[in-house]
Amino acid sequence: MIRVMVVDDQALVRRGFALVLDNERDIEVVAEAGTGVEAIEAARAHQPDIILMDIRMPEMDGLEATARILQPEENAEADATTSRVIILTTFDPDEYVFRALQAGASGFVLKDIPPEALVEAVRTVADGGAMLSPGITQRLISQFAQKLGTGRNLTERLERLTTREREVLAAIAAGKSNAEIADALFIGPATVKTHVSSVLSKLGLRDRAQAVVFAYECGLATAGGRDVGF
Amino acid sequence: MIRVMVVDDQALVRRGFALVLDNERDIEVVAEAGTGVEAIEAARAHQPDIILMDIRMPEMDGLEATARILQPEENAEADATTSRVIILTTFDPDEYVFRALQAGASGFVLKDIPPEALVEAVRTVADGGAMLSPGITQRLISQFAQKLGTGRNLTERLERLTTREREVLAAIAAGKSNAEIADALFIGPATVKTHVSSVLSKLGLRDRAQAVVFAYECGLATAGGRDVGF
DNA sequence: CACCATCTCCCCCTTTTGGGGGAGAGCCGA
DNA sequence: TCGGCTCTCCCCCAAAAGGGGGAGATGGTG
Repeated sequence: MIRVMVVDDQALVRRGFALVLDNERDIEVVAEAGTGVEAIEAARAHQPDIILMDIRMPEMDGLEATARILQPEENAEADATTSRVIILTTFDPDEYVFRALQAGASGFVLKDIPPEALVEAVRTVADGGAMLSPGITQRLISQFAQKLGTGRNLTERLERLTTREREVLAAIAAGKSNAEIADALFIGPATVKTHVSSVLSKLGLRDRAQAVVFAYECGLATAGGRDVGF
Repeated sequence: MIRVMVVDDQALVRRGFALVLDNERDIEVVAEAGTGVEAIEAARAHQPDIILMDIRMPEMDGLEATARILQPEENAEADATTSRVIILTTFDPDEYVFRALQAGASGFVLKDIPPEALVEAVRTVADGGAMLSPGITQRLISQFAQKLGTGRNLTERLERLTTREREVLAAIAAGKSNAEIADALFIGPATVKTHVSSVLSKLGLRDRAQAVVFAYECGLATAGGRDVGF
């Protein structure tokens, strides 16, 4: 049995969704909430499997509430939530979508979907998957492809480097100085300088800062993978 | 009427998909292909709305074929394809998914989905949307959230900078030298040095290369946005 | 074998960078 | 009005980086 909570400030809408879902044999609506604050409390109390969350709500919006429910940051005690959140809203500006995904939502569907699709989304997410409205999936893919995409022509340039030179470039992109690279690769500083020079020359770059940019742009280095503790 | 082409090296599988789709009132299978090379020719000849593409195929795999069909790069004349590609495969390693999205695919579904879901996917994509298997959507979201997410704690450090310093940091992250930054911001080189120094000092960085890394990690600079022509 | 690419290291040299001060002008809030 | 912040610029200096060349040691290939 999938235990669901419905969060929406409009009681009528809330009841509507709840009825649709409760009508399914494998789904049970165990709680409802009308504000973000209520949602947080109710989620703590009922520990639902799935939370259907509206965005626009008084007191605290659904995105903020989602973040707080899924990331018990503050008082990090005991509160390992297992709930998964599906954002269910009328609007879909990119900003909302990104914030929702950042907050940890497993779905983002628009309220204009047919009831069966909503039920299907609940089952999919309960099953460990994720569900986005087609148009949103589309935009997410575009964004993603864009971030990966530029790599194309740049990768060709990358291939002109020798293995060692790519290692050196990776080290540069990690923020290492020549001396540190020398230590890391067990070679002398002079050798590092040689490699750095040929990397810059082969790639048509001027200095190591540009090399870092190049590494990120072509995907040799990627944001999110590094501790910027230096 | 949605005009579909099915590409798979196994004739039996191909016919199976074709029959399922042809059975629908609004879908018509107009072509089939058994290799990547055939797929490219057939796509050119029949201009289908949707192409269902397997990955593992002799001669040329489905990802390469997808890229070539969607990006007429070489002879960039006249060949504005309007087809949209759904990758339909048994395997789903991340590598395939990313390459598929990079190649421009609008969907990535596994062959174990129920027939109705396949039909639904075709309609969704024909309608301008995109469709991914739930598990893949899940992973795509994770990847995406990760890239957006790290910015959190780093953004705090960013906020310690003054406006001007952030401008200078952005310029550094664009691969500019101090002299170029001076020109770009209409200030003297000495001033740039001052700003650079305080940026490094405030962020606890050692040199401009680390500053570039920081900018990418915290989202001030993002991959995909820049021409690495320098 | 000779050739070429790669990796390793050395020299000398110029430019850039980064750190350490100092200082004047403007702006804003106490 | 005064102190603090920011932006602007200056000085000197040491360290790092980058360019140019050379050179020995591999290893593979024609």
